[in-house]
Amino acid sequence: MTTDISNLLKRNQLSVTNSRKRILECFHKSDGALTHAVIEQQVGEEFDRVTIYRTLQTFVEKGIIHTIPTTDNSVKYALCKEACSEGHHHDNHVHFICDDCGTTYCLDHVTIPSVQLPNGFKHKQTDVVVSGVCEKCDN
Amino acid sequence: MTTDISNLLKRNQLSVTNSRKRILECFHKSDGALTHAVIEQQVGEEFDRVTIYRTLQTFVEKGIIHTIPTTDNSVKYALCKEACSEGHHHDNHVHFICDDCGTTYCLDHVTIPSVQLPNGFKHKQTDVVVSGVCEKCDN
DNA sequence: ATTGACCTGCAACTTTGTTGCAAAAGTTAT
DNA sequence: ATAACTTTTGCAACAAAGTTGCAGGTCAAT
Repeated sequence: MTTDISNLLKRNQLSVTNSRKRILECFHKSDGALTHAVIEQQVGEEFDRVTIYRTLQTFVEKGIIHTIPTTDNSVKYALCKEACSEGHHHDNHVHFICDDCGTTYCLDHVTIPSVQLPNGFKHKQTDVVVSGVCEKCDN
Repeated sequence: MTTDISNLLKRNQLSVTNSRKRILECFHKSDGALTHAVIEQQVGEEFDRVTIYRTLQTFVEKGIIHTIPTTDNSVKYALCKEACSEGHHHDNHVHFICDDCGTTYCLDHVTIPSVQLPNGFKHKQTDVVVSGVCEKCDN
């Protein structure tokens, strides 16, 4: 478990530090995506606000986590799959945000549909964010 | 033209004020979506920062404009189509952001594809944001 | 024109994110 | 294990983004 996390860091040429291990743990424990604020709340006493910002930035650059576009424009982060390499994200999955509990899921097995663009527009990436009610809140 | 704008405001039970008219003009003049910062830049000397924030909020509530999710999580706003009523947005169109010039387009004629959600997940809304190169920047 | 409701600007504040630098930790080679 | 080197952290200070309360001004309806 702890070695998994250490290996992930080493694989990305990052030194293994307490804050990085701790923040990665948060992601592994959580079902879904996390905001800076939530992480700060969970590890807040241990580490400085600035450290969390910088750690998240580093993780995004290295392809360990990715950001998720949201309609309310808060910044959410989630773990990338193995395939993501430095500087090249290809998290081609649909994101789902529950209107009830606010959890953001990465739906890895739902494929991104292709959209037909007007003439002259060249496609590079498609982000799909679905909102609704998740399995846990559905009664 | 000016009467169009006034009517739009009246139809939404909003009093017709200079700042509201001016901000709506900005949207009509522009091809695409606008950020708070861009609007402030265009009308900045005339109106207070706070007024712009509150005007945009009001417009979103009334269904005159809508927010657009972006991968860099900056807040962008664009005009809604006639169909949007108070508190109920249904801007079911694809958004396109040009990586080159940064312009955000509402592609009204591109239909939102339907996605197959896992069991237990209930769909309410789908947001699709495509990035790439737009017709103007494509050489 | 007067009244009442609504809108605006100002000031102060909170929240969010960034930068520079010195101290502390991690890493590598001996 | 230790020394030397590199990287990361915490602090402080700052910058940017967004919010709130209130007094004064504007708008709409009579």
